[in-house]
Amino acid sequence: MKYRTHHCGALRPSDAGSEVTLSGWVDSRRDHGGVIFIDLRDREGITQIVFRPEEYPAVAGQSHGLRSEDVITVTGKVAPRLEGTTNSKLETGGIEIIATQLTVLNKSDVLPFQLDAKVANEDLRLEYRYLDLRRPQMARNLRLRHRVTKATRDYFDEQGFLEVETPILSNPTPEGARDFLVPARLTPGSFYALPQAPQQYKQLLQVAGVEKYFQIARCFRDEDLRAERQLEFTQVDVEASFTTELEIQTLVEGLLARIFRESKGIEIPTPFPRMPYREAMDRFGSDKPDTRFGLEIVELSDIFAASEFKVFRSVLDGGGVIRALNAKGAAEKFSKEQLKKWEEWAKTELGAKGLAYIKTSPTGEWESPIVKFFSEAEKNALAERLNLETGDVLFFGADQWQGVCDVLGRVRLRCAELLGLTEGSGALNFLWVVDFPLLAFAAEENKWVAVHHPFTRPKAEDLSLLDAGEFAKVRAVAYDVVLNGVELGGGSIRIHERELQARMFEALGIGAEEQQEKFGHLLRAFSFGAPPHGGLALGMDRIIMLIAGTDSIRDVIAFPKNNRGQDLLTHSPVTVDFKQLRELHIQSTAKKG
RNA sequence: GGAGUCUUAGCUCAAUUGGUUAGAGCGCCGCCCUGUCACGGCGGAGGUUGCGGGUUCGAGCCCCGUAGACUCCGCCA
Repeated sequence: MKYRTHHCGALRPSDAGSEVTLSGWVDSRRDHGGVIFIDLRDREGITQIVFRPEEYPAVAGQSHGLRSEDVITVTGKVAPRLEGTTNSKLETGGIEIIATQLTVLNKSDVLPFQLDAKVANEDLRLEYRYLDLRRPQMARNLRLRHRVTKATRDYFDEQGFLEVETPILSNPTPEGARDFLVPARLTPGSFYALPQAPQQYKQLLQVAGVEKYFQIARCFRDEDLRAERQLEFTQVDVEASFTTELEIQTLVEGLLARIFRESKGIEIPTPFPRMPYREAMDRFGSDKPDTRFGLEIVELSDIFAASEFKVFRSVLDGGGVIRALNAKGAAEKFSKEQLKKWEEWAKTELGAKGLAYIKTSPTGEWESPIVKFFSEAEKNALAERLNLETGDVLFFGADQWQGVCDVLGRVRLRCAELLGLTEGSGALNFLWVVDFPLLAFAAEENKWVAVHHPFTRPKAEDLSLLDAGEFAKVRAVAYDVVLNGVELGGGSIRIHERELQARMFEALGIGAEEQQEKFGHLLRAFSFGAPPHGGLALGMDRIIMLIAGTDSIRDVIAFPKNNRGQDLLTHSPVTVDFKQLRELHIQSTAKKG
């Protein structure tokens, strides 16, 4: 038996008269008592099948029993549709198949949800993922994902890059996310860890002389989940030798252009704008600024330099800054009650000390809890610098630089959302954020930590600052690529000298002994002629999510896990019996529920 | 670990200030229907309103607890 001569999206009026065989699922049935229509669906499309009792009574009789999602094979003759019955919504809408033979390959039970309806219950979708994936939107997402990974492989191949697989069973890393551990049966008491990223291996491949490496790599991080996060996710990982920041960025711009061209048919302009980290924070309050709208943060410290308002006074005296942003025309949308809630939100969620505002009433009055503390000169300067007009709402941040940036950055995004500033915008604002700081002080741990990772190269002109212990001022040769306020990926030029790497570890408070224990292999590798190298990693799922136009990463992963890291289809993770644990020399301390 | 929102038929949702027998669309089942394409018509089945407790003459609705889902914060270079 032959299942098919054509796919369900293939036939056209020019095929009229030929005998064909199609296989697929019953998408819908329209039973008129006499004549019966079946929309037959496979992954390539839909074709209408007609069962005519006056011509083929036996087959027509058989067809009455068909139900949604039955799997069938139909043989018949391609016929142009009767005058006035063509369907312009279908690719195959000019023809139909007059069935002469019907084989039911497999009956289907009634589905738990209809494939053509909106399903809000994600549990149900995940439990029956194989049905969910039959839905056109999800099927499109799978295809889109294939197109993106294919474009990626083609691009890197053409650029002379080698795809090299690196171990899944690897070592725990002392920094970064929580590791997934895998007990090592052959070495009792020891554990592998699943890789958070192929970071060290890709650098070792450079020492190995691979020169141009890439991988579409699965990565694992045992942290709490989010809409755009999964326990396991996919990175496009790249690393090259004898390269520069500019070369890596140009390479990645080419990749993204290729991906958007082949998946969406969109030409994106390159090169992308570059913005130093410091500027991104100052203007947008974020290291991944969404530049599709203005609402920029404005410096006011000089205006209030002589302020007698105690809150501002103490902030300025303590070395902090006063800044504000102007939500143009927001006054009619933000009521006084809402603005009070904003302050509550800033305090509880953002850890701000407060969130002062000025709301201009239609009569031009300034409604604000703080404006009474301002002098006339301050008010005038403020209004001028922020271009304050009737209907505007100002939000103030007064704190240390970092705090003000964080709070106003979040306020900015929330304003944009509530004011619908990006609605209907087709803009694709790519940009590079560059010159990241190398180190940041972690107050809780009372130590310096790497902003990017410990292998990131300090800027040559800032090396003296590193030696002088002025860690906060040292910039890194690190860069993030951002699209519409979403970080697509990041990378850096690495340290390739053993000496410099040791100095970096030193700054991070990792002593000689710990260096040897945890990174000895890398330091030794660097001592055997490691070439200068650098690279970048992109969050593949996130990119596909943006291209697909969905807001959940789960929509672009075939079998994702839910918020608690469970696979509702297979019920993973599961408990295992004592015997299996004993072989691995481990024991569970979990309390039995 | 914390906050918010949600949970009513197989699915998507409704149910006035707490008030009769909890409704609709789709789906499902039966009958009718020979040109539909979200076919149509008639009829039918289908509910412990997540679970437990409380307030009340009376609770889907109010209160407390609990479970689950989602979103966010923490966390995640």
